[in-house]
Amino acid sequence: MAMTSSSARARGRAPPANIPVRNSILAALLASQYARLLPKLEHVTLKGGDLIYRADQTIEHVYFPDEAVVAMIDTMDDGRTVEVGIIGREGMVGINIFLGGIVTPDKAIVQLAGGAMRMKAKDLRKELRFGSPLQRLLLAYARTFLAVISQSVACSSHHQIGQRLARLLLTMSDYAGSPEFLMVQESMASLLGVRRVGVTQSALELQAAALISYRRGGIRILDRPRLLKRSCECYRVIRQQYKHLHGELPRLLSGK
Amino acid sequence: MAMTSSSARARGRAPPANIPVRNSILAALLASQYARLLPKLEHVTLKGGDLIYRADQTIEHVYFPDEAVVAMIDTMDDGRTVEVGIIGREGMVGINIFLGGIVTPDKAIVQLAGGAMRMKAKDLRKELRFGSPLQRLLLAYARTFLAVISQSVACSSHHQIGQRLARLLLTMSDYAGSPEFLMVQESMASLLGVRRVGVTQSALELQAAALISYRRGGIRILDRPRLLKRSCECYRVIRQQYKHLHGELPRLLSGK
DNA sequence: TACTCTCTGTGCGGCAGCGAACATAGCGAA
DNA sequence: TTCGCTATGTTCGCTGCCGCACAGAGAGTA
Repeated sequence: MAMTSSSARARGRAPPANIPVRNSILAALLASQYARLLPKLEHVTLKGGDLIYRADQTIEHVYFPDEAVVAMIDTMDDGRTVEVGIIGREGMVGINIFLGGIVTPDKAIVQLAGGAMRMKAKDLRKELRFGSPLQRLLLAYARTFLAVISQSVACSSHHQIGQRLARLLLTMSDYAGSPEFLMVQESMASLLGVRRVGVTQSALELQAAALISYRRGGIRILDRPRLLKRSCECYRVIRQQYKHLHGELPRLLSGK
Repeated sequence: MAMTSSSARARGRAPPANIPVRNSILAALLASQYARLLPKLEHVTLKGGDLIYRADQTIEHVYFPDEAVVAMIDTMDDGRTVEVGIIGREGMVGINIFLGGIVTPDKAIVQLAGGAMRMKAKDLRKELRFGSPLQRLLLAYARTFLAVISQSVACSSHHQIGQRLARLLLTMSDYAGSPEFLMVQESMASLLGVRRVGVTQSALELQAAALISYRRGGIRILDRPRLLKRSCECYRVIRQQYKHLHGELPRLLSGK
C-alpha cells in the first residue's frame, strides 16, 4: 500500500533545491527570503496514518505540506473524535506555534501520504521576531483557518453524513490533485465524527448513483459535478476562503 | 426588535479614566501603554440583541467587552444558525482584523448587555505596526479562541442538547458574574443550533431537577455544582484554556 | 493452498432531535 | 381593562444516526 517505512525515509536531510516548492506559503516567499529559510527547512515524507502531534504535547516541528495532507483531530473524553481542520499544500501544520503557543490542543494525523517541509518550532519562533514576511503570510493563513473551522462547527451540527462525506471526498481529491486517492472508511468516519457504518451507507448510495467508485482502501470520483451538488455548501464556502487567501499572498509581501 | 437607538446610547465619548478597565486584554497592558491607547478608545454600551457585525461586512470597529458578551454566529444557506464562539471580558470582538482581515465571515450579536471599549479597525491596524505589546496579547488570545472553536466543533457533533445547554448557562453566568442573567430560549436555541422546543425541553428538565429556575426572559442558576456535572467536558476544557491565557498575559508583556 | 488480518456490508432495535402546528401565559401599550 | 405581542409549554409522527453484533470479501503471508 502507499505506506512504507516512514522513519527511514522521513529524513531526507537535503532540501530539494531543484524541485519547485509547492507549499503555497513557502512558494509565496520571494526567492531571497526563501533562500534564507532553506537551511532551516528539512524535507520529509509523511506516511498515511502517521501521528504528527499528540494532543497537549509540545510541538517540536511545524510542517509545510507539499503533497501530504494532515488532519487536526479532537478527541473527546469518551474517545470519540472529529476533524477540526485539514491542512494541505496551502497551509502549515502547527499554527499554534505561530500564535505563540508551545503545545497543540488537538492531535494531528496524516491522511494522505506525501512530502512536506518541516522546520523546528524554535526556528520558526526566531524567524517571527522581526516582522518577517513569513509572519504576514501566516497571519493570513491563521485567519483563513479560523474561518474554515467556523464553517466546520456549523457543518457538523447541521449537515448530514451524506453531504459531509461528499464534501470530504471532494476536498481530499483536491488535495490529492487526482480523482483517485487512498483512504479507508474508518478514517472518513473518524474525520466526520460518525460511525464507520454510517460512512459505508452513504458511500454505497454515492456509488449506486455512480458518483464514486471504490475498492478496499481507495476512492475514485467518477462524477465530480454531481458530487458537488450532493455536498453541502461548506465545500464551496471553504474553497472560496482558500481562493481568497491564495489571491492575497503575493500582495502581502510587496511592502504591504 | 431588540435594536432601538443603539446609535444614541452607543456613544459615550469620554473613556472612563477613573473606572478600572475590566477587559483582560486592556487590563494587562501596563499603565503607560494603556494611556497611549486611551485616546483611541471609546466606551460604548451594548444592548442585548444588537447586531455588531453582519456576515461578510467590513469591520469598522473592534470591541473589548467589559461586561457585555458577544456571540459570533454562523448562518447557513437555509437560515439555520450556530454559535462558533463567545467573546466576553477576556477577549476582543473582531479578531479577524488582528489577523489581517477586513471583513468578518460570521455575524456578531450581543447576548448580554453591558459596556465595552471600542476602537476603529484602522487604529488597531496602525497600532500593530510596531510590534506593539498589544500584538502579543492578541496573538495569545487568537490562539485561545482557536482552541475554543475546535472544542465547539467536537461539542456540537457529539454532545446532546441537555449537556450543551448546561454548558451555555454556566458560561453565561460566568460572564454575567452572577447566577442570574437575562436570556430567552430562542437565543439559546440559536446559539446551540437547535430548535427552540429542544431548549424548552432541556430547560424543563433542569428546572425539575432544581438546578435552575427561570421566568420569562431570565435564568437563575440554583445549583451550580450539579449543573456542572450535567454539562459536557467542554465547559471544563474551555475554562482551562481561558485560565491558561489569563495566567499568561502578564508574562507576555515583560520583555518576553 | 490455507490462514489471517483488515476492510466493507447488513440487520435490528432504540432514541434524540426534527418539523409542524397549536395552547397558554407574561407583560407592556393603548 | 383590554388587546396584542412575545415567550414558554405541549403534542405527534418522522427519520437520521446510534450501538451492537455478525457476515462476507480483499489481500498479503506462510
